[in-house]
Amino acid sequence: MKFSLLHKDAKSEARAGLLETDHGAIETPIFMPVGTLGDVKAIEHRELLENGAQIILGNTYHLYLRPGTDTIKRAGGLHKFIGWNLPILTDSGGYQVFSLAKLRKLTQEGVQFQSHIDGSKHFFRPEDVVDIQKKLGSDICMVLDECPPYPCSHEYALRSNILTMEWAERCKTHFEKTPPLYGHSQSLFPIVQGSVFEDIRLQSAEQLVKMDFEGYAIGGVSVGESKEDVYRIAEMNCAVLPSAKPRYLMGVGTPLDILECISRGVDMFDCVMPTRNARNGTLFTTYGKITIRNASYAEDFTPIDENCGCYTCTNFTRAYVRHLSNIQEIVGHQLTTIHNIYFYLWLVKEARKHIQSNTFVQFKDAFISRYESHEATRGHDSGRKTKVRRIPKDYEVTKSK
RNA sequence: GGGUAGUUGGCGGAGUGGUCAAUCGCAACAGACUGUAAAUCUGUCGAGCUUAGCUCUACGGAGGUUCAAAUCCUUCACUACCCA
Repeated sequence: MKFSLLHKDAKSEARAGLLETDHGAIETPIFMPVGTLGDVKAIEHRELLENGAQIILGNTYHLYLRPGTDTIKRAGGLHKFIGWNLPILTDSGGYQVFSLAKLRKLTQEGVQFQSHIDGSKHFFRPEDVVDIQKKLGSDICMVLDECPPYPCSHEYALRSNILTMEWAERCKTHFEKTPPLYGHSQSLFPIVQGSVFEDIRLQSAEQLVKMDFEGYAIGGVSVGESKEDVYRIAEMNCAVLPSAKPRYLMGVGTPLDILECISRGVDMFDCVMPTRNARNGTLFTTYGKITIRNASYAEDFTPIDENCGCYTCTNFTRAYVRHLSNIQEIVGHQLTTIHNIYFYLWLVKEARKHIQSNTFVQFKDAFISRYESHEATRGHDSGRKTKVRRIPKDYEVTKSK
């Protein structure tokens, strides 16, 4: 893998780069559609290509369970198995440590998952996660990490980060002594953690930089903290990550989040939002998000976004898309997903263009202003609500008497 | 013509004397969704108001019994099936 920093924006930390892998180059900043199980839901590979996708995600935990690592290995790797010839990044299952918290047990050695499918138990050591990703043949592999919940105590975040650092080291050691299986090279990214705590975040990033990876991910965000926290974390972490290496902010986000974080120096994003929301009837437009199922679109014979060049907007009306969405027609999911994916990829492409011409900040401000004014008009909450959860017992500070 | 069963909120369909403005499903309406246990989930869903409460109108129509009726009685209308 080779990363070239092509241009740094004059008025922000935004960067335009080129990430070259054996499966092709990726123009950064980039949005990576999430294809957890080996497909981006409700959209075909050819449609992804038509809409400008350059890399997709897969998930180690999910693919390990189904169809199984060995099946994919016998198929000749994940690219061959799913028929996707462009780059693939696989997440490690670290997020599932968070999202399947009720079904897992953490130890220093690794994490035990109880399958959400059949309840069977599986143990992942950091080394196992590397082995699985070698068998998958991912262009970019992720280390196993613990994504701590929000909120969590400083003490918990600190302990958690120590574990994540240790696991990153183990992953790297194992990764380096395991040759790739399919003739193409693979890279490994570690994940910065530390919850919302600046000291831990910085320590985490610095420690990983010392280990020297080909790229770095910022994790543990978009788990319920405020968007201000997300931006702050992106900013403080990017400041200490090497500028010559790609930076990947995991799980982010809304169109605004992506622009804000690009301006803080992030190169890569992934999020289920465009695909999941499409299936659930929320569509992104240059003037805010719309809920296509709403009655107000029943006889709206205009495109979802008149500024959009996607297949859906070029050929169909809001009224028709609403109808398809309302009757839960498969092609409805397909059309909404095409639109949202196109929109996200269009957004990062525009961002890149403006970075290269040093007009990114103007572009961002104009985009946000238009996007937010509409949302305000519609009474939508454009901002992210802070979900305050009860801290689970094991995440609380243990008071020593 | 005779018999039997039925008629409940937009629809389907519970409910057989008070805890019923009425379970539930669908439809409808609105909201949520951020490294996907999600084509999912949540809320509203008779009307009005000074909206954690109150008032009014409601279970085919009319009348009756009762302190109290969607629930019991009479009658009318309609629907389905069976017999002639």
